[in-house]
Amino acid sequence: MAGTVTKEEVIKEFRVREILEAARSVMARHGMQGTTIDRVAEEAKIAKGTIYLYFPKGKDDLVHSAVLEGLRELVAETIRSDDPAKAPVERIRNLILNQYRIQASNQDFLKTLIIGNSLDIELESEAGREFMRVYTGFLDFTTSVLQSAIDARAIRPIEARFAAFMLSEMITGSLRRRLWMLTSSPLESDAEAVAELFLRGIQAVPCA
Amino acid sequence: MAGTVTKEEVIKEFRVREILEAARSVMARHGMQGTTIDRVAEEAKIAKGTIYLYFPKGKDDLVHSAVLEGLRELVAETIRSDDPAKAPVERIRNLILNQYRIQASNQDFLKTLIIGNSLDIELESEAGREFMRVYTGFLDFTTSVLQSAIDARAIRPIEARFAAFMLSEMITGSLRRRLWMLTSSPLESDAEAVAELFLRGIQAVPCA
DNA sequence: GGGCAGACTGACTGTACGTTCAATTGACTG
DNA sequence: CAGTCAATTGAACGTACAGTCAGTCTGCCC
Repeated sequence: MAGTVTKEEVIKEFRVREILEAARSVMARHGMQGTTIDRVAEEAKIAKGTIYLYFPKGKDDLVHSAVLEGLRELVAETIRSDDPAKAPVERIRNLILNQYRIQASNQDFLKTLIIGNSLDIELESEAGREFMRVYTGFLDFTTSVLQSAIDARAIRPIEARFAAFMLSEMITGSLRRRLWMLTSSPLESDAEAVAELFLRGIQAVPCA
Repeated sequence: MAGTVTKEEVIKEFRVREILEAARSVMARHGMQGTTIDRVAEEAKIAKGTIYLYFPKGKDDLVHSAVLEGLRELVAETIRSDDPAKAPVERIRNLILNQYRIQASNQDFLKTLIIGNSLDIELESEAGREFMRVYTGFLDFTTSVLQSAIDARAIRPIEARFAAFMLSEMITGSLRRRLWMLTSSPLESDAEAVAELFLRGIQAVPCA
């Protein structure tokens, strides 16, 4: 019977998927903090105890599994939509556009992950608005620096605020890379690399 | 007496700073999830009840205040280190390098914010490693696409893995911008803008 | 010294939530 | 139909924490 699947295994597999699905749904609706076993059980229309039959390791394992399964699906989808036959630059452009398409269709699931607010802040609260004020204050500054470079025709006429945001993301992103220990290069070379990538991205075309 | 500061106000101000400082310290050490009033009180060497004298609105207000104060300081530092007299592109480059300098010296505080794991995952755990495996699998794919473009001399010989990471951050970043409702532009134009910024950043220099 | 005011304390309370397990259900078997 | 057993249930338990408040300490004034 090696290699075959028993009826029990199929049912078990089904229940597991059902629970993971419910977990992601709750995550999208209530955020990570608000994701409780009770809510997941309610969403899946099963009793609390049943969840422990399929996830005996408990809540953390359940949540992690739910997120991992979602991520794996996104990665698989990205790889699936690649066409290696295309011209190199075109292939990269497609990779980017496909990412947007895929992520847009998984928005509910990704929302909590991307925003990832370990502070448990509602955007539409006084605290949320205060954070936004501080952050947009910072963006305002970067935007104005970029805008004056545009006015001086030192860089091409991009949308300054968009570029400011991207720059901010590139910097925090590269710091995140360090904190995740995905790089061992010195901080300075990261800084240089980001500066070069960004400046080339926005620079005036050197010749027509 | 308008405009003067009483002794009580000075003491109060001092206690508030002390508590916020302690809160940030605990945050850096235990993560957001692990930041409890008890721990903050212990760190500040005062009793639990005292915290409620200075933060009667409770824990959330305390944590938000601690983070906000840290952020405000970072923004102020960034603006302070700007030199508007510099040439435009040089000014932008300095802005970037200064960001790294500032953020590096506030690493402890920023760690929890940047990593911002609402999932409560230790990097050095089985769950953490599993996440990293999935994510690096994704990076591997993007890296290979970029590398073959480099091999074909379609783009300049950047470090492919670094660029892959940056691209991933730019995409999630621009999605974050949407989720924070900091833009109202359609998804497609965001995708195009990121593609253009990135591709220009990595493209072979059109002429020497 | 005696009494007052206000800062400070930490044991206690209430609650939310993860986890357990005795009881129940229901499908299958002989 | 009685018996068996695995799947399921949800009340109950334990714990971690946010928040409270009666009591203590300290400095100040009369």
